[in-house]
Parts: sequence; structure tokens; C-alpha cells
Amino acid sequence: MDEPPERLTTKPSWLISQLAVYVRRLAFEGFAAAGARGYHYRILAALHEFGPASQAELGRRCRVDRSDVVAAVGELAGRGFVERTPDPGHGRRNRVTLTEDGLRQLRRMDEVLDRVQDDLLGPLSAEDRQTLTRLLGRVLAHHEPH
Amino acid sequence: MDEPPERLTTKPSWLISQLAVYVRRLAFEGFAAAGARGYHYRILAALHEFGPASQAELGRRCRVDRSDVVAAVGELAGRGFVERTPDPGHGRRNRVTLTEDGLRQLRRMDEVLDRVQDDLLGPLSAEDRQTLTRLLGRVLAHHEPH
DNA sequence: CCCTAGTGTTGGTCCCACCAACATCGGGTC
DNA sequence: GACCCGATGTTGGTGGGACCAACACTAGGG
Repeated sequence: MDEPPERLTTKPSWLISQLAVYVRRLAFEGFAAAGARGYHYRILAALHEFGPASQAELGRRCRVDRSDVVAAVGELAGRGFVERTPDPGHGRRNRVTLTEDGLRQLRRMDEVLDRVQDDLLGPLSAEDRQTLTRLLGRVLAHHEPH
Repeated sequence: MDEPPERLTTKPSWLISQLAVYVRRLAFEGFAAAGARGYHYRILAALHEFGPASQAELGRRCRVDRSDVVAAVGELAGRGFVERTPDPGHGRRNRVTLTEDGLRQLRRMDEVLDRVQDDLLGPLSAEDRQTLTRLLGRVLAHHEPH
């Protein structure tokens, strides 16, 4: 494979972007077997960790736009992984709940992602992995508040 | 801002993906002022570093699909940043050349990206930046060959 | 009571990554 | 020289992810 310009390969922004491409491809291929995609995992994970939630809350937690939550929850509900019921007492709000099947789907996707992490960080020692994760976490956390 | 599920925040794949979102947004906003986008920078950078090239070679170097190179080179040519001429002696191949205006555009985009790196790695010390860049580079290099 | 903030929903945009198919040309082999 | 293979340019399409604007509706505070 031809080498990219040095202008790119020395920039952290390029490294992150290109690695993200790799991550997306690995996750996409893994999720495809389960007929799922990234948004589904985020939402299932949030429901499992924080319990039933409104769509707006799911969007905020998962960094997904409200309008995209509508579609994703619709897809999940269509396959029985999630139940969307009107919030009693709160006219407009919905209450999204994780089902048993949804929990099983979440576990399947967890296994996929575990393999993705191993594949991704393959060349690094356990110590380097920890260092990398810590640094990435610090950088992301710094930009998260806003 | 609500916190995302721990299932996500502890995974390197999530950290990289979310940071990539941040990077893209920063770069997009910066490039917008110059009426450009990411593919343009990659191509201009390759032309500057390696000289005139065919579209296929640009695609390989910049990790851009052949068909997308067509569009990007067309846009760059339309604004005079690049010249697309048939390769003499090589019937089908094109020869893409960087112009003076193109070089100026490249320098503008360089400044934008320099600011992006600073913004991105703001919270890290010079030493941590180097460590992070080195680790990311190693991981990417490991997955690059193929 | 009104006004604001929050919610669900529709419908669209953009960038990036990728694929299939086709016509065309080059360079090799037989 | 005829033939096939691979590379090239191009068209057109797909999909995921991240957005934005607008609307209808509700809850709650001033």
C-alpha cells in the first residue's frame, strides 16, 4: 500500500480519524451478523445501565440526536428488543424499556465489541493499552462538558 | 450533560469514535471558511509531497475511493487549485497537478489543522501528546499493511 | 393565563466510506 | 498480431453517523 503524505500521518487528528474508520468497519461487520448497528448498541447499553428512560434522555446519554433516536428505537421495538410505551402522567413523553430479548441482543453485541477491542489493540502490551485508554479518556473528558 | 453508559466510556473503540466526531467537527468548521472539506486537504497534501499523480495513485495514498477522487479532484479543479490533464503517452490516465492557488489553499488548511491539534490535545502535556501520538501511530501502522 | 422549556416526530442535509458496473487502455503472453 | 489481464476513469448507488429546521404538543413556572 502506498504511503500517505507525512502531513497526515504525523497529525493526531489523522490518526484518530483513520483509526475510527477501522473501528467502525470492525464493529459494522460484527454487528451485521446480528442485524444491528452502532446506535442500537448505545441505546441498549444505556437502558441496561440506567433503566427505562425517555427518548430524549437516551439521546443525551448516547450522544445521538433526538430524531435519530426515534428511528433507532423504532427499529429496536420492531424486533422486540425494546418496548415504547407512553409515560403515564407525562402526556407527551415516552418510556422506553429493555426486554429480555433486548438484553440477549446486548450480550451478543458485547461479545462482538470485546473482540473488536482485542483486534484493535492487538499490537499493544497490556500496559500500553492502559496508557492509551487513559490518555484518550482524558482528552475526551476535557471536551465532553461542552 | 448526562453521562454515557460505562459500557461505552471504558472501551477504546468508543473513545476513538467519539474523538473522531470531535475532530471532524473541528476540521469541518475550520475548512468551511475556506469552502473546503477533508478529501480536498488529503489530495492537496499528497500532490504537494509527492508531486503530480494519477487519480488512482491519489486514491491509494489518501485512503479515498477512486470514485470519490473523481468528485474531489473535479471540485478542486473547478476552483483552480488543481489541473487535470490527460497523461501524455498513457492514454487513459490523468495527470493531476497542484497549482499556485492550490498551494495557497493547502497552507490555509494547514493553519486550520494546526489549530485543531492544539484544541484537541489541549489538556495534555507535551510529553503526553507525544506518548499518545506514538501509541496511536503504532496501532494504526499495525492495521495499515492491509 | 401565558410563556417558556422540553418532548416526539417528520424530513431533509452533509461527509465519509464503500461497492458494482462499464468503457477504455497498457502491457504482457501465446 | 490476437488475446487476455490488470489498471484506470467514470457513473451511479448504498449505508452509517452526525447534524438541523420545523412542527405539534405538553408541563410547569412566572
